[in-house]
Amino acid sequence: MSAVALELPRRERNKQEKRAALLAAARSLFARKGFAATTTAEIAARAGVGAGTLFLYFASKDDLLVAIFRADMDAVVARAFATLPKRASLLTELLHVYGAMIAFHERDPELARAFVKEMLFVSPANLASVFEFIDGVGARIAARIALRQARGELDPAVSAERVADNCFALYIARLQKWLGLGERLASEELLARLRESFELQLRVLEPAEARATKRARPRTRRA
Amino acid sequence: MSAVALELPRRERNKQEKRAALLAAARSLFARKGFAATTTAEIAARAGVGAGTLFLYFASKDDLLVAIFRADMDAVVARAFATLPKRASLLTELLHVYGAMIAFHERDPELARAFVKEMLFVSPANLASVFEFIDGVGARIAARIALRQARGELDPAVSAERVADNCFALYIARLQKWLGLGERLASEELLARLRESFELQLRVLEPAEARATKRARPRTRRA
DNA sequence: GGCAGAAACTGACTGCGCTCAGTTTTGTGA
DNA sequence: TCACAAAACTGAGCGCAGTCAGTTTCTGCC
Repeated sequence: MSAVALELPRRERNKQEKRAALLAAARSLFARKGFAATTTAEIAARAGVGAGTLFLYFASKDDLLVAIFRADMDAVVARAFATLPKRASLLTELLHVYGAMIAFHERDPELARAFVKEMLFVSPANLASVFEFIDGVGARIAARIALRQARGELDPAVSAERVADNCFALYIARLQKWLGLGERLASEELLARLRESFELQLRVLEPAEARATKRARPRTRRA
Repeated sequence: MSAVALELPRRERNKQEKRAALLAAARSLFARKGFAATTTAEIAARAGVGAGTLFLYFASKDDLLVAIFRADMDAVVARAFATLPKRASLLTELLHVYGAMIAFHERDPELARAFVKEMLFVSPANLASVFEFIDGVGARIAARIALRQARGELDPAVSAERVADNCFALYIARLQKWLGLGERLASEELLARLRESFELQLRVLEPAEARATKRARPRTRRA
C-alpha cells in the first residue's frame, strides 16, 4: 500500500519492466556480438525471462530490432534539429539532419542493414511507430521550408510537405542502396549522392526569377 | 561426338539445365502455395536434385526469388517501353512504365513484398543483376527525357540521368511503403501518390519561361 | 582404356526462430 | 480469507533454411 503502488497497477508495471529489460538485453547483445550472432534465447535469458516470453512482447527478432532503432533515431533527429547551423541554406540544413542519421547508421552497419531492410515489414504496432517517425521528420523539414517561403526566399506556390516527403523518399532509397552494397563505400560518397538528389529536388522551390537567371550559366560544377 | 556436343561442354550444359529446372520449380511452387509456405526441400525435389544442391546455385531462398523476379521484370519493362503511348507527356510515359511494374507486383503481393524487401540484400551476383536492371530502366527513362530536351520541350541544362535516377528512387520508396502496409490500399492510390511525386520532380525540367508563366496561377488543383 | 584430380552433388545434420499446451501469478468478488 | 477466472509466463518441441563430410560424375592426360 505504498505510494508507489498507486501509480500503476502491479501487472502493468511488471510488463513495462520486462519490456524494458528485453530491450536493454537485446541492445547490449546486438552491440557486442552482432545481430545475426545473437539468439533470441540469449536475449530472453539475459532479461531474466523464458524463451517464449520474448515473443509476447515482440512479434519477431526483427521487430525487436526495429523497436530499439526507432527509439535511438528519435534522439538522433532531435539532436540534429537542435543543432541546425545558423543562417545556412535549406540544402545545408537537410544534409545536416540526414547526415546525422547516416552517421548513426554508420556506427553499426550490420544493425543498420537489418533495420533498413525490416523497417517497413514489421508488426502493425511497430509499423505505426515507424511511420510516426517518418512523418515527424517530414513535418519538421516542411516547417523549415515553410519558414523560408514565408520570408519570400522560396516559391510559396509549391507544397512544402510534398517536397519534404520526396526528400525523405530520396534519402531512404539512397540509404538502402548504400547499405545493400556491403557498405564498401564511405559515407561521404552517400552524402555526395544525396546532395545531388536533394539539389535537383529543391530546385523546384526556387522563385521563378532566380531560376531564369541561373539558366544563363548551364552547369555549376566545381565548388 | 554428335553436333550437339560441340555447342557446350557437357558439364556446363547440365549446370544450366539444373539452374533452369530449379527456377521453374520454384516459380510454380511459389505461385501455387506462396513464398513462405514453400520449402527449399520441395523446390529441390521438384527440380529433381538433392536438398543441398539448391544452395550451390542460389545463396538463399531469397536469392532464388530475386533471380525469378528479376527475369520477369525485364519482360514487363521491355513490354512497357514497347507500348509507350504516342504523343504523350513525359509524366504520362513515366506512369505508363512504372504503372506496368506496379501492376506486375500487384499480381502476387506476397512475392512482391519478399522481393522488394530482399532486392538489395542478396548475393553479389544477384545484386549486380538487380543494379543492371535499375540502371537499364534509368537509362531508358533518361533517353525519353533527352529526346524532349533535344526538341526544346524541356530544359537541356538539367541532367536527364539524374532526374531519371531520382524518379526511380521515388518509385522504390513509394512501392516499399505501399507493400509494407499489408497492401490494404489499391494500386490506384499508389499511382496517384507517385504521380504527385513525379510531378514535383519533373517540374525542374520545365523551361524557365514556362515556369515563370505558371507561377501566375499559384495552385493547379482539380483536373 | 584407365587413372587421377577436380568439380558437382547429396542428404543427414545443426541451430535457431517461433509456437503452444500446460503452469504460475495476479486481480476480483463474496 | 478463499475461490476462481483471466492474464502472464514457460520451455520442450517443431519446422525449416542452410551446412558439410562424404560420394559420384566428369574431364584431361598417358
